[in-house]
Amino acid sequence: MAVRDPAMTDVARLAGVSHQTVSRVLNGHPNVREQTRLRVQAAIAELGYRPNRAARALVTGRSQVIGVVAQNTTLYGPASLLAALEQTAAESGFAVSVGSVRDLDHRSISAVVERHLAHRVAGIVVIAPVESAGEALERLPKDVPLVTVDGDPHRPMPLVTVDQAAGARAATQHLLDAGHRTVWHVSGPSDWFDSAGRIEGWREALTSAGAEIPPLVPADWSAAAGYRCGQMLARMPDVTAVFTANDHLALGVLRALHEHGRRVPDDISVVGFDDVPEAAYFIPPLTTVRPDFGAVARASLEMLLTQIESVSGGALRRTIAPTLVARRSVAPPPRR
Amino acid sequence: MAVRDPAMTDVARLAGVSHQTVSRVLNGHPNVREQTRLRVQAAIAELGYRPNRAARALVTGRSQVIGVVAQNTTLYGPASLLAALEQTAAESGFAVSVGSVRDLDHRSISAVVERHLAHRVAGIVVIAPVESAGEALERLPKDVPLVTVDGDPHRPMPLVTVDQAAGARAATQHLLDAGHRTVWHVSGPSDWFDSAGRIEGWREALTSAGAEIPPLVPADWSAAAGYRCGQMLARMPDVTAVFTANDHLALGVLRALHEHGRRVPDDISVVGFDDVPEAAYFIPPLTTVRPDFGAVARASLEMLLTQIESVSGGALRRTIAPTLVARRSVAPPPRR
DNA sequence: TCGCTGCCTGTTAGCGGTCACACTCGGATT
DNA sequence: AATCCGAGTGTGACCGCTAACAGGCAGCGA
Repeated sequence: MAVRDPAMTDVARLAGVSHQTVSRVLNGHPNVREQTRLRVQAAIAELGYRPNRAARALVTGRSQVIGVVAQNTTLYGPASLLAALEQTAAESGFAVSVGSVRDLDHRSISAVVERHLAHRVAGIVVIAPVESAGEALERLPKDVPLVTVDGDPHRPMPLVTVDQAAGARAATQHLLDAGHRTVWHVSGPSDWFDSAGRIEGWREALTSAGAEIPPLVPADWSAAAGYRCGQMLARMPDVTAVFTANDHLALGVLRALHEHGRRVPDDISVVGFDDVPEAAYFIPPLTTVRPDFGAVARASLEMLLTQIESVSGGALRRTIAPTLVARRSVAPPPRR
Repeated sequence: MAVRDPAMTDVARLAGVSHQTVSRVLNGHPNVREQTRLRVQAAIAELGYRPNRAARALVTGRSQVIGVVAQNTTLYGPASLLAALEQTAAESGFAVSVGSVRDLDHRSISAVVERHLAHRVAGIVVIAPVESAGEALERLPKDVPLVTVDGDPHRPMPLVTVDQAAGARAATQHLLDAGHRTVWHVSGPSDWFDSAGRIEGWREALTSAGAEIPPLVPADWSAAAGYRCGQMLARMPDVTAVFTANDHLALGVLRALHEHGRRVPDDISVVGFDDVPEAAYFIPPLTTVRPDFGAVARASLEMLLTQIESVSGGALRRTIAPTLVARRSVAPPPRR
């Protein structure tokens, strides 16, 4: 308890070298004699020496930590992204510090960013899927490496994003291909870029197929909202295909349809988005669109690291294409 | 870019005081004249000064960071816990650094713990729900504040845990109260303490009710496993009540029963565990047991902070009682 | 008048690393 | 033989902060 952990000088003394040589060994500096290196390593092992990252951070001005700003890390998407980010960062020797935020407004975001900056993080990843985050981000200090994920496509910031429109197009097209006249869309909250992108893709697919564009059914991300919308859709006999902005919405829709005696996929086909692990066990198994969170995490980190290493340069934008996962919730429309 | 951020001495110079006085103001030291305090605060604001946590960590030997060791932060339970932990920590001025680990074996755990120790974290929270983590934990350095969550109840370590047995008892009793002769149990993986606790509670409830104890149906946490077990249960005409170790398993069971034409709750009642947000929108809405992740997080942090502040003392164990959430998946058994 | 006590403030010495530089020394070059 | 070179190592000065101690200066009792 009372004994402080060993420092570099302790290792140096034991190995009979200077602290600087220990530092060189630790950092893989080339000009160290093999024999010396071994002596130092032995001393390190013997003392159980562990370099103090705080000291290192102090002198270099940057710690080997990446700060993340996220909103609701309980949702499947953000949670997966966070996990992937942590995994990827660890592989490059970085730790990840999360800062959750209740609302993505200017005050909350900059408070968390401030906290990260106080720790002298090497870079910051902001998962900023809504409108209100945008303005906050522009006022942030410009001299810290920063990448936004799922942020505003129209803002000139380094951005990694899932190609929402492409996913939505694929989902819609899949339904059209099955023979449906048109496809209804239950969308996510209007201030999310994800929602906007999916709406856009859905419209595009319908337009280019020359299909009629039904009115949008707005919702949030919850199963509850899906249920409410589903109750409405169930009453409309001409609805044969529904694309929901995520799987939870689809779950709510499925139950509403079930309660109204409308069979899926015989009477109505449903496609979701996200491919949550349980989607394959919905009733019926849900056809959905799977974003590649691992790829998003890798791209984000890559962009961040290039910013960290060189002052400028690197791509400003990376888009990750999602894939359609076909299951049993889609079938041709019923014959009249 | 080239200008380094302002340090304490810069603030001191601008305010016409010594850096030590700035430090006193920052740390709320009492003996500072009001007028001086204001001058310093003005200087801080003017320069946009931000204290360097790394420097502070270096001199105090501890950073205001709490390290978390977790396994699969994509699952609903761990994700919720992590989010709650982060929230609670932030309120006490601590940042949270996550270290995910693929397997909870000795090597993986101590690697992550080492990483945290290198950062001189103030304390560590280990979410260690499986057997294999136990031995790893005992070999860890004893001088760092550490709390385990959902860990081994039989090991003498500071532990916060959900009262799995109580939850399982409540679920089972609820089914018995509805009139069922006995209750079947689809359990989680056998090396998880959560599983063990739930099995125990289930057995207790049956025993004290004098009910027959059916064979255990072992599974993992996935909907897929639930589906497989459900297919089996669906073929057994005398099964009228099933308690699954989590909601995802229940989802799989529900689908299997549905496919076999067995109605829930008319033919078979089902109860889950976790109360995932979508549980209310399963077909039918799922009766389940809700653990209070917020309470777990608060208890963990409280225990950790007492360890951090005083060398010894504080409770070694805190148990959080879950609550039963009744929905529509439970009904009396069908008449013969 | 002289201490003695609190308040308020400044001075100095680290914390444990990295960086820039200086030094030694054997071998190759001139 | 004198010079240069580069590989290997050591020295000292910081990085930005806190802790410990050392004053200065008012008020107060002796």
